Formats: sequence, C-alpha cells, structure tokens
Amino acid sequence: MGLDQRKLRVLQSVVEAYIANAQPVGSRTIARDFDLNVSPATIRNEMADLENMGYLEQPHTSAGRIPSDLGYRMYVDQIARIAQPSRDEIEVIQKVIGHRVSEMESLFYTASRLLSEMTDCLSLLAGPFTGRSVLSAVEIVPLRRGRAMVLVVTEDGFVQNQIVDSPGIEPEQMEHASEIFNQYLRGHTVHEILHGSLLEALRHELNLTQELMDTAMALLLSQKTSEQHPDFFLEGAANIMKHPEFHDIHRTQRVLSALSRRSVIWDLLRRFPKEDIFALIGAENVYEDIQECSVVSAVYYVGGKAAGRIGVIGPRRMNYSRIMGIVKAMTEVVSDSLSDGQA
Amino acid sequence: MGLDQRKLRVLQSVVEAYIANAQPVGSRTIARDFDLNVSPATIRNEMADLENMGYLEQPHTSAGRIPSDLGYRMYVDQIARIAQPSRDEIEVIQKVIGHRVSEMESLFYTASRLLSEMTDCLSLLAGPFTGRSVLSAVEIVPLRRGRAMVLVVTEDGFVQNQIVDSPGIEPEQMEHASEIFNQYLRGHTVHEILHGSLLEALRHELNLTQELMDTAMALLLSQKTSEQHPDFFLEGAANIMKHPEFHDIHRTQRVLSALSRRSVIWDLLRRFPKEDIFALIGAENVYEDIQECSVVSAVYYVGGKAAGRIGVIGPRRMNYSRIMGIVKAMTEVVSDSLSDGQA
DNA sequence: CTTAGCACTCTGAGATGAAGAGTGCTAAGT
DNA sequence: ACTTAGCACTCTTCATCTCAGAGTGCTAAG
Repeated sequence: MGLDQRKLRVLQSVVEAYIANAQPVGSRTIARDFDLNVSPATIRNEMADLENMGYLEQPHTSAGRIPSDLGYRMYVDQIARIAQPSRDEIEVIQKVIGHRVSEMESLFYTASRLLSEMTDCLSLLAGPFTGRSVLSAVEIVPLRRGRAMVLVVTEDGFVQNQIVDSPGIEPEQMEHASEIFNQYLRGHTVHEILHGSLLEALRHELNLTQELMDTAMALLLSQKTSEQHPDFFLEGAANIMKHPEFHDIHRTQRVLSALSRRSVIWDLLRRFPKEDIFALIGAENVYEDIQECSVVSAVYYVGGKAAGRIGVIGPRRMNYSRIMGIVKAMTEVVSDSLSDGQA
Repeated sequence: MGLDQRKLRVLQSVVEAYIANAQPVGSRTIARDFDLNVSPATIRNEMADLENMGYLEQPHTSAGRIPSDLGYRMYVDQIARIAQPSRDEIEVIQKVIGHRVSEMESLFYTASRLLSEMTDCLSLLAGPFTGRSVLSAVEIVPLRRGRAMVLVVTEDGFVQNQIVDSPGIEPEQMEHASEIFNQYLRGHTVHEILHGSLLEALRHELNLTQELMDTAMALLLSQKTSEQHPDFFLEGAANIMKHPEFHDIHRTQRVLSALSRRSVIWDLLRRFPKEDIFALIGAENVYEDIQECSVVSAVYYVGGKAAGRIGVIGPRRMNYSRIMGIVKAMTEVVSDSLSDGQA
C-alpha cells in the first residue's frame, strides 16, 4: 500500500519538525505549525498508521513521534528536493576553495574543514584514486645512507613518494633509471601500467641494471596500495558535538573511535554506492558503531573523470535537503578547481 | 618557605591518588593507602598548609583536596621521575614504528595514533622543520594546461610540492630550469638558500629565461611558509573522552574546537619551550580554551638535528611520570627511524 | 607536635509529587 | 465514511525534600 498525499504531508511535517527541534513531534504541533487544515485527532490517526507502516517511531507511550530510518528514506527519496545553497553559501565556498589550487593537500584539507563548518557534521573527503591518472614524471632522487626516494607525479598534479633502500647504487645509475622509467611510463595511466605489458617491457630493460628492480617494484607497489587505499581527510569532531544526539559522550566516543581506524574508513568507502550523490541513513550503513549516523556523499571530478568522494557524517536527524545541496556544491567547486584554471 | 619532607610526601600522595582515582582525596585515604605513619588529623593539618601555599585546592568545603597547577608543577619538577616504559610498551612502539620508514606521512600518522592509543590523550606530532635540511633535488614537472609542479626533496627524505601556473613555458625550458635549480641549490640547506646570496645568483642566471622567475619565487615562498608552519598530526579525539574530565561535552567541544584551528596549533607550537622534554600544566598554557589540559612534548631528531616535536594533550590529571616516559621513548624510536636504517 | 573527638558543611542518591505533553479510544458531528 | 471534540490514561521531567556519607576545622588532651 502506498502513501496517500496527506500521509506524505504528515510524514514530511514530522521529519521537518524533528529536524528543526530535535524533539519528538506530537499531533498538536503539526496541526498548529503546518497547514494541513485538519485537527490534531486526524493527524493522530495518520501518525498511528504511519507508525504501523514503519515510517515513524515512538520513543515512549506519551511522547510524540520521530522518523524511523524508513521514514527518512521516504522523505529523502520521495518528498524532499536537494536544496540549492544560498548565494552567500556558494560565495563562501568559492572564495575559500577557489583560490587554493597551488597545494593539493591544502585544498583538500580546507574543503574538508569548510564542509564540516557549514554542516556541523564530520566531513569525510576521500583523496583521488590515481588509477586512471596519466603519469607525468617519475623521479628517483638519491638521499643519504644508501637510500633513494621514488617520486611519481601525475598530470593532475598528484604526487606519491616512497623511500626505498638501495645500497650500492650510484646517483648516476639512478638518473639513468629515472630516464628509463620516464621513457616507458610517461603518458600512460597508472592503471595501464599496472595491468598492461609495460611492466614486462620495463622489467626487461631493467635487467641491465639489475639492482634497480627492487626500486621499480617498490614504486609499483606504492601506486598499487595507494590506489586501493586513498588518503582521506576526516574533520570536524568538535562540530558534530553541537547536535544533541552527540551530547552523550559514550555514543560520540563510539562513533569517533570507529572512524579513527583507517581500515574502517577504507571499508566504508569501498561499500559506498556508486551514485553521483547519495544519502545513507542510519542502519542502512553496515557499520554497527555508526548506525546512529547518516552519511551524505557526492563524487568530485578531476579532468572530467570521477576522482573521489566528498561527504559528511552526521546525526540521522540532519537537514538532508540542505546538506545534500551543500555537499553537491562543494564537489562542483572542488572539481572546477582541480580540472581547470579558475578565475 | 620550602616544603619539608613530609609535606612533599603528602603532596605526592594527593597527586598520585588523584591521578589514579580522579576524585578529591581526603586525609583518611592518604593515611590508609600511603604509609606516612601519621594520623589523618596530622595529614589534615599538612593539607591545610599545602592549600594555603597554593599547592592544593578544595572543590568545596567538605570534599577532599585536588592538586592545583602549582601542585602538579611541584610534583613534576621535584617529586616524580620520568618513568621508563615497560619492556612490552617499548616493544610495541618499536614494532609499530620501526618498520615504516618507507613513507614519511605514514610513519608520522602511525606514531601519532599509537601515542594517543597508549596514553589516552590527544597526540600532537609536529612535522619536521625543513629549514636546516639539505636539499637533495629540485624538479619542475610539466602538468596539463600550462601548469607545472615544483618538487623539493631534502636529503632526509621530505618532499614539498607546489603547483604553479606557468603559461607559455615549454617542457624543455622547465627541464633547463630544473638543471639550474639543482646546480645552484643542491647541497645547501633551506636556511642558507633563503637567507644567503644564493637567491641573488639564481635570480641572475634566471634572467635568461625570465618567465621562470615566478616559478622560482613560488618555490622559495613555498619553502618559507612551510618552514614557519610545519604540517602536524593531531589524533585521538575519541581517546581523550575516556577521561572523566572530558565527559562534559561542552568542555570537550571547546578543547577540540580550539585545536581544530590550524592557527591555534601553530601558535601553540611556536610558544612551546625549547627544552628537550617538558610538561605544560593547565594555565601555564596561554591558550584559554585548553587551560584545563596539560601538554607533554619532546623533540625528535632527523640525522642528529632537532626536527620537530611529538607530544600529547590530555587532562591535567595525567600520569606525568608514565606519559613523559612514553613520549620520550616515542621520540627516540622515531628519531632512530628517521636518522638511520633500523634493524 | 600529634591525635582523638566532635560539630559542622556540603554533596549525591533516592523518594515523592505535581505539571505537562501526548496518546488512544469513544462518541458525536458533517 | 471521514473528521473531530472530549477524556481518561500513561509516561517523562522537574523541583523539592530528606538522609546518609565523606571530609573538614577546631579544640583539647596526650
């Protein structure tokens, strides 16, 4: 059985009142504040129905109703629209993010902090997957004590570095190796390099300077792991505490504790839906420790290709409409910043 | 007036009992649990004296005493010793940190997380000041759309990168510029480069390819700013909440909120004493929002030179003896890891 | 100088009770 | 057949009160 128009209106009212006030909402409130033009009694009946159908819940007998996960889901899917952020908000985002292309790290960090600040949620920004990026340069730089640093730069401007032990290799050999690496790999995507035959060809060539094989392997391994486990930024622990649902220190601790483990984040990212933007509500999320939270996340692009996700983690009772709008806007500005000269 | 032996013993008892139980400690407790061989009444007199002298405080009339900032200070300076961590703890640190030299970021992150985990405090790890590091390589790598990336690598294995706009400059010119940069700068410390005449000489040479001046400036600026504002890692928001003093969400929020601002951290780092290891207790710290906290921090070394600090931020009521020992051990292992091939 | 004894103070945990919010049900109205 | 007023009922929340317990400071005796 579907929901008729009025039930949808009632559900909407409950969700929005609850989002606004963080308190169970009763029939009187709805009759007063939302013009459904029916009496509290009628709304009570509707609410009883909605509860039976699983869209609402009652904390205890004599309290109002709060939305269930299903209720929020219905609200997000069928009722609310993604709100366009205000002019001011857009302007702030552009002002803060737009001028920062010079340092990647800094751009991501800033975006992450700003997003948290605007939404009062934790913000989670997954760094770019370098898999489909085109290699721009490979450098092997001699360091002290028989070590070398392997640097990989992609055309998008991302750098990976790794230190390797390379006892007994002369700087000249490294320079030579750098040339070979560049010759073979420049212009190809990381993905091609890892899964194509380039590796074989390179292996062949490098037999000339056998000792450098380790270095090559280290480089490739480095790329591989970073492809699977992107860097990320998680910001805003202080902001999330503004919400009453996080006034309980143990809950907050549980959530933050879970999210402080990299493996959890990676797993989370891996399980995310592939849509351009989505909201995961409460227990839809598989991770037990953060099932009191919702996650909103959208894709950002580098040079036209999907590169990573920007999102927030906050209370289930979040303003989905507004927050999805902000997250979307944020990905757009970041994408612009990373894809082309802005201003 | 100094403190006689017995007063010191009483103060020590109060501090240690309070550290252990997080509750104001009364005269009975001390008489029972610490063998001073005097009656509670005597201890009461001593405690009254200590309170008058400012070493103890009373939350309210009929509660026990808690140490004041001054009391902790006296305890740390005159009474407690820095405890050597247990074999197990040392082993854990070495196992977790020791094997990680291949990626700097990862090393620091891991050290920071481990430290927080072991101490149940926030851990603050300030990245290395590159000022006294010797430059190992400068690379200018062409990217897409008239941009280039300037990479600076130091002999210690630290990388700085910055993207610069460089419209109309050909890759060959960049390669040429790379050579010039390397020729002039390699082998010198960042400090020398910024404050010596190398810059002038370089400026001269670069007049040949005038357009690259911007790139040079961008590079130097980048170094300069990163010299003043090192990267840092702040981990363990969830861990700090284990302490009862952080069960008050608003206090916790205030602390985390202050520490989430980079400028605060930078200012904090700038104001730190220069000692090899120190404890800043409560209001000794100038930052109002974290005056309920203490900071313990020690220097780590890269290639024998002081490079940065590793420390923790936790409740004033922390086990200074143990935590200072752990922090010290951590800096030693990290220093080893960064200075030489370990194992 | 130390200590036993004692009156005093303050907190914290229950217990109690009244107010308020909200519901479900019934019966009457449209 | 749907809507609504009325009402009894439930449950939480808050303030008030009391009482036990912990700890102190003071006094006087050892």
